Amino acid sequence: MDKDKIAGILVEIGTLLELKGENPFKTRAYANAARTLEGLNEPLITLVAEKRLGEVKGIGEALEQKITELVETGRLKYYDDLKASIPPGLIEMLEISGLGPKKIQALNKKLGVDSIETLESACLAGKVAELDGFGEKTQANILEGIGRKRAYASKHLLSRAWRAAEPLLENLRLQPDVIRCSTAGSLRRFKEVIGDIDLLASSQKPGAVIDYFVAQPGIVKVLAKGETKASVILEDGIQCDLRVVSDAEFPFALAYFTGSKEHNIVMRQRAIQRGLRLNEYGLFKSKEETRDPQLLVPCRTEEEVFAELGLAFVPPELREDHGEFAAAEKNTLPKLIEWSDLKGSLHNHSNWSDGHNTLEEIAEFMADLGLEYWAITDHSKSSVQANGLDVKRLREQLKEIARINEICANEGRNFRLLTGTEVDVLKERLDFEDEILAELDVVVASLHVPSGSEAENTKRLIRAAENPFVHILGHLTGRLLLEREPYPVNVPAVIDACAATGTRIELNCNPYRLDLDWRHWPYAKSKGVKCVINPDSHRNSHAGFLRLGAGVARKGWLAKADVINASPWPQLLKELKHLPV
DNA sequence: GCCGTTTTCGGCCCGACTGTTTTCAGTCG
Repeated sequence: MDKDKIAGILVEIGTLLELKGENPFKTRAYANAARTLEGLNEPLITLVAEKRLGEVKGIGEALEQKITELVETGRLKYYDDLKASIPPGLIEMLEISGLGPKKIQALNKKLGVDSIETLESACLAGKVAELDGFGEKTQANILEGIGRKRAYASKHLLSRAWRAAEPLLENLRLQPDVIRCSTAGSLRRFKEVIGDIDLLASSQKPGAVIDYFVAQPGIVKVLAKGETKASVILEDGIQCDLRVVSDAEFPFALAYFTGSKEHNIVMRQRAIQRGLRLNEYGLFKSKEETRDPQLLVPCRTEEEVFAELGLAFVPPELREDHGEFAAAEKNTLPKLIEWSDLKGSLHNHSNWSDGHNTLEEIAEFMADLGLEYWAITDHSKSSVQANGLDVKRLREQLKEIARINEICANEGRNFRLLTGTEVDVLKERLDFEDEILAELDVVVASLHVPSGSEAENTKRLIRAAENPFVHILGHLTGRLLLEREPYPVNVPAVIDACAATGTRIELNCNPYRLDLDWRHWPYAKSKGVKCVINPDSHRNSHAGFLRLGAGVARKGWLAKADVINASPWPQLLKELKHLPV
């Protein structure tokens, strides 16, 4: 069994134990171990074979034994028994806001509730309100929570969350009592999928800011509203939380609410090691809980908070406890790419295949954006559903692009369309012969019809990478966030192959893809594999995805030098032709 | 379940809000 599946089982064990009311530190140990597995730098199978798993921090005797059993037999008796002891419907009930392990247990024990459906019936019959510790309000909230869960997915695309958050943030800036404000949480960290929107503001009149916030347009329900905190549901079902603190507290609160949880735990531990105490209100010269301003280590910015803990500033995107502490201690964090560094895109479609805009419209729009190049990589002929081009149509398109480029040149614009294709990686070969690929500026090879087997998909992608005319592997895992799982592929093996051949890997920044996943980029970078941030544009407005892509590239620790479409045209041309840059 | 320069037990990050209670447990982030 591979490590991702094992990590998934460990997470599930943690959840099941939580439902059983186990010690929270024990349940967290399973979640921690799962994360540790995902971040391992050497194959799990090697660690197991050499009996070195126990040397990994966070994996002790019990977890080593359980993981070993999973690796060697593909099963775990402990897990099977645990799973059998808990009705599967209870796990789903955890997703209803307001319900945690304790309440679910009580509902299960006293009312025999074992699914969302039986829970709903019990609420409608008024039985839940009669239980100790429950009441009318709780019962009504549970019913509402069930309704919300049915109406909306609990997770949202990063792009949607930004779209919802930006107007709220803009309006907060206009409120006269607001001194500073920012996004926080997974949104600020650029997680590909987020649960809710976190906003933070500083003010001397928090109550006024909270009142202003809950009256914003687009809010359909106020879930909670206190002196310093409010939670609301926005029109498209996203929950949004605002916290208001004093301006002196703002940098501490911003660090705290940006997280991640794992990052914060390490931050607090570093504070404790220094005899300090860190919370959202400050860094205090105290070992006890306090908010005494006399004991505060004053910091005006997040930079200063990190400095007090012996760290260089860690950009929000890197705050996942994925190695940022070691690098920030040694001051070796990379200078991350900015979206304004991007000079163009190397994977896009036009109305010659399944895109919306004509070549002229694309050239005009992208040139006006100030970009230097935009590759037209329409689908190849096997993608019939996308009106893929055969060789004859592709050659016609090359002529048309040459004509448009001539016009651009005559107008003195520093812009050109690049010729190209998104060639299908078929079972035994690519969808075009090398002869035509050799004529194109940019060749993106993408797997659109994967097989079910990891070995087969991996082999096909490695063969594509080994083709000397393929510049880029497109959307490597084929995932569609919240819709479709990635197809099985051995990503490290494909990265190794690209390192050997000099093939670049795409960071497809369509909001549904963000593929290759940010978690793989540090490894790719360590192997010298270059990234291309491509919107896979199907209409001109998709150029805006580049901003999202740069954020995710930052999350993958990438610098400007790691991304080839941050190069100006003359340098990119050399790069594509494998000339010395 | 993990861990150890307070080392084999007793910690493990911390606070706001809600609802039900009348001082606090549960949930959430």
